[in-house]
Amino acid sequence: MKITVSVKELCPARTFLCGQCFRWHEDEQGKFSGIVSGREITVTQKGDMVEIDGIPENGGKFWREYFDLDADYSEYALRLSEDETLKKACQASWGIRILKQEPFETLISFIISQNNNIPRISGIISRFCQKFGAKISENSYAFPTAQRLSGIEESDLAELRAGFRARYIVDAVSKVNNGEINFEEIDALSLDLAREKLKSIVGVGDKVADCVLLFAFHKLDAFPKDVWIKRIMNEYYPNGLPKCAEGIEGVAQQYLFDYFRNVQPFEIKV
DNA sequence: AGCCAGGACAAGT
DNA sequence: ACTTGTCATGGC
Repeated sequence: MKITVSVKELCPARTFLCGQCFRWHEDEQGKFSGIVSGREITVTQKGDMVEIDGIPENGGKFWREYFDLDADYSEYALRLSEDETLKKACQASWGIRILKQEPFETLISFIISQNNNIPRISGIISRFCQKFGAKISENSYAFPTAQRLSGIEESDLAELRAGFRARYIVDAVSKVNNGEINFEEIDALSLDLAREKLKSIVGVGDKVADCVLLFAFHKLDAFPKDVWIKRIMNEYYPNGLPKCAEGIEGVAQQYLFDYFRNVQPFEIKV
């Protein structure tokens, strides 16, 4: 089954290449394919429309939620446009959507992301899935479940070349498996309590926790502060985000991140 | 060769 | 509460 939306609503490049996910890849024809919940999905731009394919029959609801298709981003943009810099970012970076990804995958992925660059993050995750994930098809593996990983040790992760992050992965897996980390419970917590809970995992600090809260639990008031956002904040918002961003700091963050990193990187004085 | 990459953490002020 | 060195790996 297919879902078709306008490219203004869902820009594949902006959505998949803005650093919120690491398992979507673009081929030579500009077709994106990703593996989500053990299923291969393709997203293809055709003119000014975008076609999402690979969705199971009657599975529309889950996928509309994954792609956040029922949210009105023009409403977000309108609110944020009260601020001049955010207005520029929104106008330039239309078509971004915040995906609602699986918590465990997001947690492990952003643990791997720390002090790392996007190509290498993708490589480590790819090797991780290949080694531990269920095989879906030729060269295609699901992200492994925590249960599947139970009992792994640091030495099992050596070939991933994840470096010092290997022991963080081991700790995250064990805390998920023994119930110290319970995703349903975290989902129900307030932003601050959920963040503290996630930070009980070794190697998870504010930034990684906020990424998980934004990209997996869709808590739009989470505001991950990476090196780029810190530069932007110092330059434009030394006293914090403007009031119009209240409650949707995470959306503002994505627009700013994409705008300053991919559209207008030179407006930042490093 | 040295610096940086969507950081975390401990140790030192 | 803020600053600094360290952590493992790879690309430039």
